Amino acid sequence: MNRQEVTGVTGLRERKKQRTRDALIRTAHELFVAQGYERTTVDEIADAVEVSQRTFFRYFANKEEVAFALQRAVEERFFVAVGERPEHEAPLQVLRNALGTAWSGIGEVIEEVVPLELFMRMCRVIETSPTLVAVHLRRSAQQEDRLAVEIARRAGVDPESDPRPRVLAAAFSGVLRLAGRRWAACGETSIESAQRFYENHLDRLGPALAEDWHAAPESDGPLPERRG
Amino acid sequence: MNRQEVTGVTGLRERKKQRTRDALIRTAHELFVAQGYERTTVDEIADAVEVSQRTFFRYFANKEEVAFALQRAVEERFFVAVGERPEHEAPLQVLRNALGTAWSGIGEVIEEVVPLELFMRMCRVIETSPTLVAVHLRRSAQQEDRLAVEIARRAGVDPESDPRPRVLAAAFSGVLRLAGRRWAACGETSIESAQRFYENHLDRLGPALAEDWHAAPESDGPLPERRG
DNA sequence: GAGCCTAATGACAGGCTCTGACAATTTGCA
DNA sequence: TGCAAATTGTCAGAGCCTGTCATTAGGCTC
Repeated sequence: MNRQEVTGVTGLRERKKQRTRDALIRTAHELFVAQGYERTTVDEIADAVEVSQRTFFRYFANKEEVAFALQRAVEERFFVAVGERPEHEAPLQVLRNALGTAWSGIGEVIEEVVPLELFMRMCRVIETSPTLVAVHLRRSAQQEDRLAVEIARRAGVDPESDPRPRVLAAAFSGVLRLAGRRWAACGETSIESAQRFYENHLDRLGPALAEDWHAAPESDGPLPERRG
Repeated sequence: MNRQEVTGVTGLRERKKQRTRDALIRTAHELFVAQGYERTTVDEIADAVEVSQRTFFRYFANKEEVAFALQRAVEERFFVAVGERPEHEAPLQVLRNALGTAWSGIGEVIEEVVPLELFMRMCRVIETSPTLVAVHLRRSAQQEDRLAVEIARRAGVDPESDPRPRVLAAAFSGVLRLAGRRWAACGETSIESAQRFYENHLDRLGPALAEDWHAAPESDGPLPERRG
């Protein structure tokens, strides 16, 4: 570890690389949102940033990766937030509350690379492209795995012998993706609307598993109209 | 609709097509299992069946599709089984019981195209290839959607305004995929072992969502060792 | 500041997936 | 048998991705 890594002041080489990477992400997002993921070629992105196609593939392993570059930031914030929840909280509540923390203030992080509006539109592009949906689901599954381990650690149980952490993570992850899909289907683009979708859907997980559905669905009406 | 469609006795042309299709599926499965999905090219499959690469792509839209051709049969049986469950059964129980019905007797259907052993090995290949995992997850999501509609129909609720059908389908689907992944991770290749994994995991869904995890995990011990 | 080392890039070739177009072949049917 | 339609093969080409090698540019020493 040298001086540059400690102070965060990197050389020209590192700064240049970061600028190239950000430019690729930004340009890719603009093109994907404007003309769709499938109809945008890697050559187009590379040409717009004035680098060779080969250079693009040195920054991103494949075309999909650049589309998910910013999702990683959100995921990391979520895991940090999970770690900061009080120990006594019920497992499902930890996840629900950490999600709220993760989304609040994510704006500044994203804005360093692309306008927030563009990021939110890209989220919707992901939900509409078959290829990206598949990759998104695989990434979610990986996060689910990681989450199960963290849940088990917090609860002090062994994730290999006790199935509850993995089952909870699976249910949580499943409901989250459902909420994301339904948010994409509605017209809104604000962070707040996305947050509302997530929380509302999570709050319905318990009731949905109840034995008898012939009781009233919920005291405060159907979900899409509910506001936070 | 002509005579052939009614009687099921099709002409030589139709039978020939079916044979080509089955041969492609069978050969693809053998190659995927033997050398892996990524390391098998479409040319190899086509050459082995003695058709042109172009013909392969007339039978399957892409390389992934041939890997999932037989999964469809299982899925269809499941939906049929759901429709045959008694009306009064609790939603989650309908799904759990339909799953058992779908898997019992699936062997004969599969054996018409490939040896059952090969099919089960292919299931494991799917879980180990990043590309196929992504596609598998997308397909599961589509089935989840379809399932939610069916659940809502049975329960007599509207899937657009009442979130419970979709939430239950999401949780069910999530736990199912978890079980499939863990089955692939263990060494077994029998249908019975897969069935056992599915049922055991589903039975843990309720307890996993309980508020307090400090009570005993389950009366009959950790899951992987449990037998049906 | 000159010169060297290493990291980053560009240029090129090539493999693999997938599609469109057209010609050749095969089947079904009159 | 002979025609119409379905099926297939061949060919060309776009797009994604990788390996290789020469070139360029940044960092560091003296």
